[in-house]
Amino acid sequence: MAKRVTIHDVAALAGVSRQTVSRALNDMGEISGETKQRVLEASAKLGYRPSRFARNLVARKKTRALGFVVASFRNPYYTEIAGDLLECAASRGWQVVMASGESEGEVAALHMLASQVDAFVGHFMSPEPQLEKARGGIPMVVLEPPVRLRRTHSVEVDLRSGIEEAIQSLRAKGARSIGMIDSDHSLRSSPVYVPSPRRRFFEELIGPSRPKAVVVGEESITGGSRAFVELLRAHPHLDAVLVFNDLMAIGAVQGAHALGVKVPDQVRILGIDGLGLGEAVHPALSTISLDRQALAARALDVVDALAAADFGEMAPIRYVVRPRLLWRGSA
Amino acid sequence: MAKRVTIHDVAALAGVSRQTVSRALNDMGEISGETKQRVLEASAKLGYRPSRFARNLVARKKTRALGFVVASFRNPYYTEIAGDLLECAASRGWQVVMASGESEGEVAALHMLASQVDAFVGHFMSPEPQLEKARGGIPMVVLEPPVRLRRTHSVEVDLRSGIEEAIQSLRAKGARSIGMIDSDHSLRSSPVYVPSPRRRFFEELIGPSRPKAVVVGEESITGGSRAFVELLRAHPHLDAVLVFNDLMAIGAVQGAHALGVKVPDQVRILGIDGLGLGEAVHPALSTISLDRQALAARALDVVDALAAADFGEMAPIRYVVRPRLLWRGSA
DNA sequence: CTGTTAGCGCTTTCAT
DNA sequence: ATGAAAGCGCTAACAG
Repeated sequence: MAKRVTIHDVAALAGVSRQTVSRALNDMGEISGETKQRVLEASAKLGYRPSRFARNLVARKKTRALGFVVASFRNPYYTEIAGDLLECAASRGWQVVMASGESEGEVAALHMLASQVDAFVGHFMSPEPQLEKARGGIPMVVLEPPVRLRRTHSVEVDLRSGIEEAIQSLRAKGARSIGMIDSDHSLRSSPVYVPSPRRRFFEELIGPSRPKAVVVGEESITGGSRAFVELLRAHPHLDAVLVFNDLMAIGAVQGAHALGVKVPDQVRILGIDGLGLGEAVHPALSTISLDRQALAARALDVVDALAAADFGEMAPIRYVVRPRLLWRGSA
Repeated sequence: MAKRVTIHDVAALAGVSRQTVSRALNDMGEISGETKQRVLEASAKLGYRPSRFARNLVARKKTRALGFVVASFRNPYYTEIAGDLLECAASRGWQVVMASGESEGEVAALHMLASQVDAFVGHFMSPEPQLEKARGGIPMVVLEPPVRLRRTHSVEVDLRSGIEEAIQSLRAKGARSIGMIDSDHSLRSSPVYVPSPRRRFFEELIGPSRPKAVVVGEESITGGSRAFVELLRAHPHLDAVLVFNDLMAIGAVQGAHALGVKVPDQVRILGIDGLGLGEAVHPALSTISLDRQALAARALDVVDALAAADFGEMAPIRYVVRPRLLWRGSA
């Protein structure tokens, strides 16, 4: 590996001082056109590229970077949120370093980014002690599930009230028997299925006396489709189904097609997330929409506050974003 | 804004020298447990966090970062590729800093990342002089359209042969009259529509004598749906349609539903991209699949080569990835 | 217009 | 086990 070309080498070749090289390369004026030309040539000849670390080290206004750990790039919910965060971050002058927790796990992702960013943002599901260790003391903004750690802030979604409102509205629309499809997500990290918070809210809010028609499926379109078929087989009387997320709900709509069940006439299907993708099915998916733009904006409010305090210790900030019912066609 | 807490401050508070602090914080041994403890406490008390720039500046093995400029996070093609690239990059020890060209434009995105990354990867459509200026001398790997610039390498997709094979196969399946839906993408940057390369290949390969049934639509699901309806209205005899990309093709399948046209019996619909999303419609979308994993892997081959040459000048590398026909249900 | 000096904040020698 | 000195590569502030 050839030794790195530094500003010094360029200066030597051009026969000037390092400072002059710096002037030429940064369009700083106070330099004669001729010298500038010579420097630029020398620089090009050597293939010189300034060290970003040195440059940032000396810069007054440090560039700030946030690490965004995405659970999966296969699920459009995360990519849509990534897009919103990227946009919001750019407008506020933040760089975004992304990592997917999918292949190596989020702990590895955190570890890898720990020396490169000023703050973390993401959905984290690993056990807290592991997170605590991997983060390397860097402040974190947790996106959905509340995590109770030092230097950890959160932007939560009040899903409970969203689900409450959804159940009320479905009933107002005439639904008499509402079932649910839950994600088997917990199985990825633990050997035994644990009901998701969404399911817990659902069961709590549907009322104690009612029978609970819930089926668990894989978190994908086909998983949703299969789960829907299974659910309707077991509970033919259902006239509404709340689905863990839009991806699975899209599958559920397809499952209904396959069964010859009319949506929403025979069964209303309601997703959670509010993906743009929900427009892709017929009928378009009704959903409990999580406002991702607001989520991203709040997350950036937090990191901006952190930056203002120079990333020092701070009392945890906690924002709550309320979901909004989006009635398209399927419910 | 409080002055930054440096290693010096920690050293002062703990009553030791800076290197001792460094030792304590980096688990370097050669330090008494007691001192270490004291340093750690001081560090925690002050909320000290090492400067990532200083740390990297002095590090022997520099962390390498690549900037990935995504045209849009709304189009799953890009997010899927982003996911593959992220995964591939992580496994090879690269950080990925992402930026979307959507809001501020890709030139702005390049400019913003120029001082933070060692190489760029992305789909770039801006005029070359602008790219050249915005990149700040940083080597680039262009993903699809060939760009001819210094320090610019490319991973191309041989779409021409993919389209050729597609047309042959469609004909072998009995298609007699093949139309196409093109993207209006060029309208975003220029006031006048310019046929996409995909369309040019199509028209060239469909044969000179045949009438060309092509319609232009917006690059989205609904855009594809509308374009399909328009296309079939104008050319009712069509029995196969090649669509600019899968997103629009999904819309086309829906448009067919709306028109009561049977897919693939009456009209075969073939997309381009190979999105996993193509499974979400009925019938599942047949498509000219671009192998995104391979694309990502080749891109990383290039940047690895660049890194091996310490990002010095290099002869342009050019990889070509061949697409593969993926027959699902719609064609 | 150009060069010299002095750091940015950290880690690595090398002493002690 | 700890400290002093040197320097990573760059730019800001001053000279001239």
